[in-house]
Amino acid sequence: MEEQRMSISDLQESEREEPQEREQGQVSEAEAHGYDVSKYERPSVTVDVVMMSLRQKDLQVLLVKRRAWPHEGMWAIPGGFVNMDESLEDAAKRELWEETQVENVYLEQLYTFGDPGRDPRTRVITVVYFALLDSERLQVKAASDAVDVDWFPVYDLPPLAFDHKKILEYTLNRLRGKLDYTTIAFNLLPEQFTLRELQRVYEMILHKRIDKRNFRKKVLSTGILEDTGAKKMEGTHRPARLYRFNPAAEHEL
Amino acid sequence: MEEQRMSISDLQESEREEPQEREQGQVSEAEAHGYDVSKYERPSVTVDVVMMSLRQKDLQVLLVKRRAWPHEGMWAIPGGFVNMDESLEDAAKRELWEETQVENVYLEQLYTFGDPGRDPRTRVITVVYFALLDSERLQVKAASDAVDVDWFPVYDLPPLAFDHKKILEYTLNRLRGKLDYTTIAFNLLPEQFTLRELQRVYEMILHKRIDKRNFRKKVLSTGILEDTGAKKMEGTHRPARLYRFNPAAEHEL
DNA sequence: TTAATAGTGTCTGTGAGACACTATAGT
DNA sequence: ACTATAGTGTCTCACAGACACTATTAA
Repeated sequence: MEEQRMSISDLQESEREEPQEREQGQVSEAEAHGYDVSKYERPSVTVDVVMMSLRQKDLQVLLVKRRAWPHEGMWAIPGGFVNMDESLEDAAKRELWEETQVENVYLEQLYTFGDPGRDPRTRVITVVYFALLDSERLQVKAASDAVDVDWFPVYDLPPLAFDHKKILEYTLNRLRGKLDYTTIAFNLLPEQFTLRELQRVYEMILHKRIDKRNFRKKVLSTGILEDTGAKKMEGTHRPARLYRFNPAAEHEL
Repeated sequence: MEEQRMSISDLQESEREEPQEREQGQVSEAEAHGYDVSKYERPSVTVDVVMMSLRQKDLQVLLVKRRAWPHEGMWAIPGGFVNMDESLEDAAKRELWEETQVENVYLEQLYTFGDPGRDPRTRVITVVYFALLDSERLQVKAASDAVDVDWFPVYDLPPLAFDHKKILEYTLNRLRGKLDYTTIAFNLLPEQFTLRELQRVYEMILHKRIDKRNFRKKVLSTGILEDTGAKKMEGTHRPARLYRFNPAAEHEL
C-alpha cells in the first residue's frame, strides 16, 4: 500500500488538484518534511502489486527501494496512483509492466488498505493485487533492472516500509489457501515442467516437505496434467517426464 | 458499490472540492441529467455494506431504494462516502449503524470495485464489506424503517441497481467458501440456538439439504458447541437442547 | 560401477455420506 | 393415541498420509 518509488516531484507531477483547506490530524510530521498535505484533501487511491516468481529455485518477491521520505531507503512493494480512466486491474497491469515488462500473467485482487495515518503524508487508500509470473518469461529481462529494484526470497526478506511485511504474509496465506482447490500454482511454472518441479512449487509455498509418491498420485489422479512425451535431461541421472497443464480438464485440484 | 441513497443535493453537500477541468469520457449522460461531473476529477471512494440476517426463517439482505438518477427507484446495496478521518472499516460500521442501529457484528471486507464507467456520474471506487447480523438483536428495530429500506430473501431479489446482483452472488460464494472451515455461521444466530437452527443456517447458505445425523455428528465432534442445559420448547413435540458457541475451542469447523 | 534423480504400490486410519428408527413433548 | 420434531448408530467408500525399493541416465 502507499505509493512507492515516488519522490516528492513524482507526486506533484501526478497531482492535479488545487490546494484546499487543511485537513486536521497527522499533518505535523508531514509538514516537518516539507510535504504539502493540503493538496491531498481527498484520499489518494493507489494500487500496489505483490509480484512473485520462481527464481534460482526460490520463491521470490519483487521489491523497490524507496527514494524518499517516509521510509527512505527501505524496500517496499511496488505501486502507484490509479489513473482516472483506467480500471484498478489495468493499473495493476501497468505497474506489472513497468517493473517486469511482462504481460498476461496471473493477477488477483487481494485486499484494500485504507487506514488514515498509515502513510504520514496524506490519506492513501491502496488496493493490493498479487501476481504470479513464470520464471521462464521473466528471465529474459533478468538483471537489467536498476539498482533500486530487486527480487528477494519470500522467507528471507529485508526490513520493509510501511506495513508491507504484513501484506506479504497475507499474500502467502492467500496463496496457501488456494493451493489445494485451484490450479494457481501452475502460474509459477513454464508451459512444460516435471512433476518434481511442480512439487517444489507446492513445497515452497506451503513451506514444508511433501511426500513424493502421495503428491504424484494425487496430482496425476486429477487428470489436469498432460504428458508431453518429451523428457527433461539434466545431470547424470534418469531424465524426467515433462508435463503440461491441461486447461480442458477444468477440475479443481 | 457506488453511493446509494444520495440525491444530487446529498452529493453536493458532501463535496468539498472546487470545480476543476473536465474529465474526458462518460460525461455526456451525466451532464444531460444536470450532474456536474467536473467536480469529481479524482475518484470518489465509497464503502458499500452487504448486510445479511436471518428473518422469518429466511436468509435476507438489506437493500435501499434509490431516490435519484441513475437507477432511480431500483434497489441497491447501502453505502456512502468514506470520510477523510475514518478507516474503511469504520465507514462500514457507520453505514451499518445508520441502517440498522446495530453494533459489534461480524464485518469483513469483500472486494473493491473500481471500473471507470460503472457509475455514470463519475469515477467511483467502492470497497464492499459484508456483515452478518443475528436476528435477535435486529428484531428490536424491525419495521421502524422508512419505506425505502427493506429486507429481501437472498434467493428472491428484486432487480438491483448497478452490478449489485453480481456483488450479492460474490458475497454468497464467499460465505459458502468460509462455511466449512470457519465459525462464520454462528454470527447469524443468537447466543443460544438448537442444532436444528444451526443446520438451517447451513442449508440456507449452501442452498441445499443436509443430512441431519451427519451434520450433528460433525458439528458436535468438533467440540465448538457447549450444551447450555436449557431446552427450547415450542409446539407440540419434543423440546430441543439449546447450545451456545464455545469460543474457547478455537478449532476450525 | 557409481552417482544422482525418476518413478512406482500398499496399507491403515479418518472422514463423508447414505440410510431408519426411537424418544418426548403438547394436545 | 396422535402429531410433530428431537435425537441416535452403522456401514461403505474415498482419500490422506506413512513408508522403501527399482529404473535410467551420464560420467
